[in-house]
Amino acid sequence: MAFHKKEEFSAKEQSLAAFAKAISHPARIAILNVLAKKNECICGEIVDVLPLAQSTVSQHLKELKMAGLIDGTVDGPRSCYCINWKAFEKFNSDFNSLFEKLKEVNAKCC
Amino acid sequence: MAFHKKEEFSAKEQSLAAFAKAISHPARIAILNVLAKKNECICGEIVDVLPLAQSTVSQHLKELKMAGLIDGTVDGPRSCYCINWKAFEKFNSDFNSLFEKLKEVNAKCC
DNA sequence: AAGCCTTATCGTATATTTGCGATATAAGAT
DNA sequence: ATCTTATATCGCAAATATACGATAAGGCTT
Repeated sequence: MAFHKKEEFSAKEQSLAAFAKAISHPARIAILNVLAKKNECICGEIVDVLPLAQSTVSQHLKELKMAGLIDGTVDGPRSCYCINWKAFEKFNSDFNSLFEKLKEVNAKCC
Repeated sequence: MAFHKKEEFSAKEQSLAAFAKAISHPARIAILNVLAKKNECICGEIVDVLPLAQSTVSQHLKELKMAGLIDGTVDGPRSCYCINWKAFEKFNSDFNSLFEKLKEVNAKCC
């Protein structure tokens, strides 16, 4: 009894879904937003602006990093994170190629 | 002990996260893709193109509908679904307003 | 009315996610 | 060498998500 059949879908579908899963939590959106707004690496400060424990934030950062949405380097006693814009471009491009093109020819019929 | 602190984030963050969660499974991406490609309501046929049981597909459809990504109407013995393009536009707009604008001024530094 | 077809819902098992505190790690400061 | 500070990881508990088969519900067809 297979309980996860994600493998049975196309690579593009899986990759889109994986990106979406990475941003499917408000905390991770908030983290990305902080990184985007600062326009540079953030070393620390992230925990302070979130209503979550340090360990929880660290876990979210790990997930974002593993999903490839952010890059991180260890810098002495701190860690520095910044957004991987290429991943965002890929998501946008994949997302649009699946849905965006049909928007104008599609009429609501339900 | 609150185990979900999603309420503590902004409405925009929550709404973006909710949309992302809805498309965070390959099966739901595949469903949306079928609906987008057909350019009309789909009554049936969806179960046939997915490697999942009928009940599972029905559940995914329910989730997509509850998240507002698709509209559905009961048409006699069948159900008809089509994409709610407005929801997609809102997602794109929210997504871009959070991340897209900073892309060009951002330099990779990690 | 009885049977059929399509879709939704229920019940249930398993897997994953979310969150926290406690602890480990690693570098700089004293 | 020890202490402090910042971050990561571990271990656990609770909540959600995923999937399926079984069953219900709602209209056609005969």
